[in-house]
Amino acid sequence: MDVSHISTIFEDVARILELKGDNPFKVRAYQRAARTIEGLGDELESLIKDDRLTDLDGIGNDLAEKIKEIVLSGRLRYYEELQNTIPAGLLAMMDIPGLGPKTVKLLYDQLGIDSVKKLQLAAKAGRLKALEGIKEKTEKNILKGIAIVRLGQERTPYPFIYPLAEGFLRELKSLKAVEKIELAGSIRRRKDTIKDIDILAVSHDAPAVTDAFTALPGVRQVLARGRTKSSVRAGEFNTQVDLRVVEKDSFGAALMYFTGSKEFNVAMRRLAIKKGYKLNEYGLFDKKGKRLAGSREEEIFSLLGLTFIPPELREDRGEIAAATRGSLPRLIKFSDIAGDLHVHSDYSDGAVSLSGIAEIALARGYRYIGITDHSQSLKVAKGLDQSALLKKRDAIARLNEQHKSLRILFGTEVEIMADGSLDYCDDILKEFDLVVAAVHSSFKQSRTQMTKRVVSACRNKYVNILAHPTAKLWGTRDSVDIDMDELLRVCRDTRVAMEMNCNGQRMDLNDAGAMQAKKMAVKLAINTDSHKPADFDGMAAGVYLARRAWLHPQDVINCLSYDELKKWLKK
DNA sequence: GCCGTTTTCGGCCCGACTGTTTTCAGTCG
Repeated sequence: MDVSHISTIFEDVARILELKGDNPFKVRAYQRAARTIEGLGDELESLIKDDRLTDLDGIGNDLAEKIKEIVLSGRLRYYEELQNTIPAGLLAMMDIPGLGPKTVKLLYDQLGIDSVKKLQLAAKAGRLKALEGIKEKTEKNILKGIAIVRLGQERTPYPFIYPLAEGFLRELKSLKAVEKIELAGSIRRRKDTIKDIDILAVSHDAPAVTDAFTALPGVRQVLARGRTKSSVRAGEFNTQVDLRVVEKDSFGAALMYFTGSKEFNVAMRRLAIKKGYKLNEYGLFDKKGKRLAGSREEEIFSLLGLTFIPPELREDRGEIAAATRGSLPRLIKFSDIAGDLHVHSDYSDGAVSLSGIAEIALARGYRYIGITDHSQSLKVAKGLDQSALLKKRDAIARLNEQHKSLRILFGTEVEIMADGSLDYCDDILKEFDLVVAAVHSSFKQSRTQMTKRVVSACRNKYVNILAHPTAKLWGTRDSVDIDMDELLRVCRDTRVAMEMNCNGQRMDLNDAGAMQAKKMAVKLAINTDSHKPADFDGMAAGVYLARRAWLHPQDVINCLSYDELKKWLKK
């Protein structure tokens, strides 16, 4: 069962109920259930079998029945009945920033507007001003909002957004009025993709900071300018950047609040209430309104009986319960990484020579590096034929003699052909220290075909790592259609590691995928897929992503010592 | 729709900003 099918239905139900002005808490119950289900993966089947759905937080008898109905029939009658009560276009209208259920309903009831297209025409014609509560400004904002949606409000991969955030941070830090400044929001949680950048500052002169912020180079549009909060759009992706200026005494509470996630905050506030406190962005308060903590996050966690929860984990995925028990995992750190197992040299489409790669690896403190050039059929990337392989193997042997503290692995990123065979025969494959297998063509195969194809490649006894398992390329190509559960079962049995490819365009597997792999006892490999020197820096984003997936160094093969890794690679 | 060391009914996270009002509703995070 595809859990996202269920959560999509629940999310839609929530939106329709919202539009109809139904009980907001009922709306939230559906939203919460959608999230809970999404995080389940293949556990769902056993929960249904054992009749334990209501054990889940936020799932009562009613929602349990609805989940079962979807699993059994693929449909939900209640959802279909709801859909018949409103025009489909209204849901799309709710995606426009600044437009919520109330306004959409007003537009529909009063003017019969039931699509984004009609809304745009009406706004351009100035017909919205006829409505109560809407004047010139709102009409303009709606048109702007439509343009933003049209532009594609897509999230941008973390590695592409981080430089803009860092630049803003640096500029603001240099201001005299700024006493303290930190990134917050999803960028502090190191999500794989980012929608907007949140910055939090302490200052005795908030207006000065706000003025400087809205005038920074790179700012394209000022969206809001308040006493404590201002927003702009900036950078090549037209990213929204929000700046908040807060008091020193509430910096920790504000940092926690603006770091989120939203779901984490809601759960934390619920916990605070349960303990007789009130938590907001100004601090943790007792019943009489006395502030008990606020300047540091650590104090708030501690007063609530929790160990410090790293930002990467703050998603309400069980981290609060774990912190209560003091059993948060020892997360992987950058210093645990002993090597990179997927990089390209100038033998194929990389820009760096073998010895250049060795130097980069040494400079980063790695113990080993896997040089995995493309295989022969990938002509566009100068894939290596047999004679080139021999040359490369000798060159690597010589390099290994020169370097004592670094082991260089003779590897390949071998093509998984459309029929599931590999681009080198077994006699060649057995000569490599490291075999990374990957799909780079025929992406449109059916789910059955694609699953069969990749599974068959992973069953080859020389394959060690499956590179970028979903083949998704940000902004270019969607994930391939593949039965991930089946694939993970095979990889567990054949001891093939799943890659967390941290190239900015890929981020594949992402944290959700890696969590699923870990649940199935499949090892991960965090690799940069480097083609040029700067790419090696991607490892940081990869480690953050692995932390978001709750990964321990033991889950990741490139945390192994060289001897352990050699043993692991030999099947 | 969910949930219960106040409760099986009556709560459910909380505050800032905008645009419209002239004290507030809607939206957002």
